[in-house]
Amino acid sequence: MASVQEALELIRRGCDELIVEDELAKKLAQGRPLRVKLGLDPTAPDLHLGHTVVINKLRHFQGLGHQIQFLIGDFTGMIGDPTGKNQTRPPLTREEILANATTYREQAFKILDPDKTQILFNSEWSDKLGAEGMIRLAARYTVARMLERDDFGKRYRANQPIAIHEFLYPLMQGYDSVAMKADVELGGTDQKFNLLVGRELQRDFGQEPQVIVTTPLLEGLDGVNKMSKSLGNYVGISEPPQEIFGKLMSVSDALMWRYIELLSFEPMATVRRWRDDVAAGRNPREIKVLFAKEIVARFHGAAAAGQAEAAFEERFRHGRLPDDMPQVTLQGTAEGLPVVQALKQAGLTASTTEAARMIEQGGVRLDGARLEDRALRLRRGQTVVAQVGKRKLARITVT
RNA sequence: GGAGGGGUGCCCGAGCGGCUAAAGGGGGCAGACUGUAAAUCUGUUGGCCUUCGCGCCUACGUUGGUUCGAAUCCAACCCCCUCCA
Repeated sequence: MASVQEALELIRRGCDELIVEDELAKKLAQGRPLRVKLGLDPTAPDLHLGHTVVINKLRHFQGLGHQIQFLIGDFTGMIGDPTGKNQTRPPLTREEILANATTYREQAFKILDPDKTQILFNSEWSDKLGAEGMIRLAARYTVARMLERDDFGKRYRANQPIAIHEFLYPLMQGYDSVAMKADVELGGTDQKFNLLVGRELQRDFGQEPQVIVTTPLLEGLDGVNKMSKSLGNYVGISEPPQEIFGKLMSVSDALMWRYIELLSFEPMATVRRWRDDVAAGRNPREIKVLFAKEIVARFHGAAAAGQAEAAFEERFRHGRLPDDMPQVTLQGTAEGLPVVQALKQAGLTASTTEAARMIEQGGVRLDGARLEDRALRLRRGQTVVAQVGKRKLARITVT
């Protein structure tokens, strides 16, 4: 096992807050495996790189020899963490939650060692609590303390509604820590309040309070908003290798370093050397390639990473068309099929109007040649490689 | 429960009887330049079509109405905000 100093250094990497560092040092010094909790509510079917930041941190602990506990919030997922806005989130059924949980587990095991990971479901103890237990639990916390949570406080002061059940969420999450006797709990910065409630409740139940490690919310590909599926600025970890590779290559230089800090498993010493190299004139693109390959390899294997890079080079460096692209067969009439129709039906544009617009702007190529005539018709029996913009491609056959 | 203000395109926001598929900005997309980077410049940003047109359809919270003509006027309803109780 690593020394306390070494362990602390690794844990601090890309970490937002460590509450309380001294307590963690003390726990580490005991030399026993710590019980490290990470809870996720399986509210969406897929994880993206943003979710993996905190899972990576869990992996750090696993690598240090601690007992990691991956908690699936099948109970809390049904309440729904009010996080931030008072947008109504459609409540999920237990079936949906469990289905999502299965994919979460699969995806998390691309990062974590399954043999050393304990998977838990919080319905196990939450269901048993019952109404009485819930009320007793609620008695341990006050409204004033709840209003310390930033978004609750803001909404309260702004006379915006706060539903009672929203207060229950942090309590239930905190109770998880009690039930699990967690030594450490990880979470995104937005989870800070909930994690602190866990400390309070543990103290209340006579346990040593957990240490809290929060990780930053990863910025999305736009570099501004946090990564989220609804904003479309995400990299899903079950996306095809080439897609992941391409998306990571399109990340800006500034953002690249951020991604490397939070997502790469390369030691910080290596990262520092890279920075020096770039400062000395090395093209940042080269670093980006290394990083993109690392990430693709993590989720799809080294072979897929190599192929993704090769395909990318061919495609964008040498401007050649890729070997594999979606094949589409479309119905034409005796007069043929208008290109705008073909582009729309092939899914390359959202509408025929957009297709026409793209053609007028010079964004459409057929077999590599820019298409000027938006009234063009494809003949029956014709096969063309259609390209819209830089990325969208399809081989279209008209029958 | 009472008084007032407001709901416009992906978002913000102008318009307040015809010249409005709706100013302006943001964001997005495409093109040039690149390293699918940044910055910059240009264009574009509801949909339909064997007719690409001074064409047709849909659209300014919802439903009706007034008018030759409504995002703009009227009525009812829904939702949001502010103040009072």
